[in-house]
Amino acid sequence: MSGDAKIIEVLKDAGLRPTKQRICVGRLLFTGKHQHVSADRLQLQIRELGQKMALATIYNCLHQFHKAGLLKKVNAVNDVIMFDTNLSYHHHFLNVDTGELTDINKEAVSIAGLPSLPDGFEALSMELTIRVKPQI
Amino acid sequence: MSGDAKIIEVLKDAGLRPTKQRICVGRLLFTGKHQHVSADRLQLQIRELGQKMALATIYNCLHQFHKAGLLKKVNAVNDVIMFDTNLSYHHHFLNVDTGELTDINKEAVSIAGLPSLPDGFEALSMELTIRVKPQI
DNA sequence: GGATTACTTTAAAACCATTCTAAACCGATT
DNA sequence: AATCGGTTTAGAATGGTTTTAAAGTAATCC
Repeated sequence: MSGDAKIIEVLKDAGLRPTKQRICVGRLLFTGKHQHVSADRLQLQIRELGQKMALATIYNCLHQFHKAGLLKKVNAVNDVIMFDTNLSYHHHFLNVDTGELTDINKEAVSIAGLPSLPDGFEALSMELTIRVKPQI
Repeated sequence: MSGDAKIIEVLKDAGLRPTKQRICVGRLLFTGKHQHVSADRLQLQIRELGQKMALATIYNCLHQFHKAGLLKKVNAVNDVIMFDTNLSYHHHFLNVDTGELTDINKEAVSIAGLPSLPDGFEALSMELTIRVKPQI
């Protein structure tokens, strides 16, 4: 109940009513430390806090946050929709065993010589995924 | 029924029995022209040929071909598993409206300065996806 | 403040791509 | 022809996500 004022502000600015549920999710997401979340995982975190929330609500929330530009949608991984609190342009390692994503430091990779787009198309975003797995 | 000999050869070499179904799918896939297919789309193509095949069979086929190294699995798009007949390292445009993938000429992009992997991990593959949409 | 209105949450059902199951079906080999 | 292993298949099951319709909550207006 402490730093909620900031989250309420963010929600209002995004044109979203600061409901109990959206504040709860916001509190979990906007901690300052970037993370990659699925609806499922988020529900677990909420349960661990002793609260409960319908999965549908969590999906609603995530989609609304995304639409409001508070979250980025990442390529689905293992049939699961993932959202990223890191809004800036960056790339990912994908652990194929667990589906876990890890940010790649933007400076660590440089992509040069962008190809010309198909006629009549515009680019929305671009993402490099490096699939990795634990060494045996 | 003409160039089936070649496909039968490919299947045998991959350790797969050249069944009617696998030959049929092979004929559609290994035309020389690279393509991106989903099970669903493949079933449509088969129907257009006046034949029919259980979806489960098509999935089996695609997974077996993948395991045998005849197909590449591409990042799922719109919750649909996509396979790519282009086995070489390359990147994709993704039409977010339709889910359609288009190969990016390998020479058109250069990725430099690969980031160091997390400790204890090895890289399997890497793919750049450029999300595009038709201009209004 | 109380009533009204619009938006939200929810449980449960529906959805849909994919996988599983278990029975029927080859196809090669004796 | 009989057999044996892999294969196909329809239909059921699965699992993540979305929809539905009813109950709940927040904002607005008087």
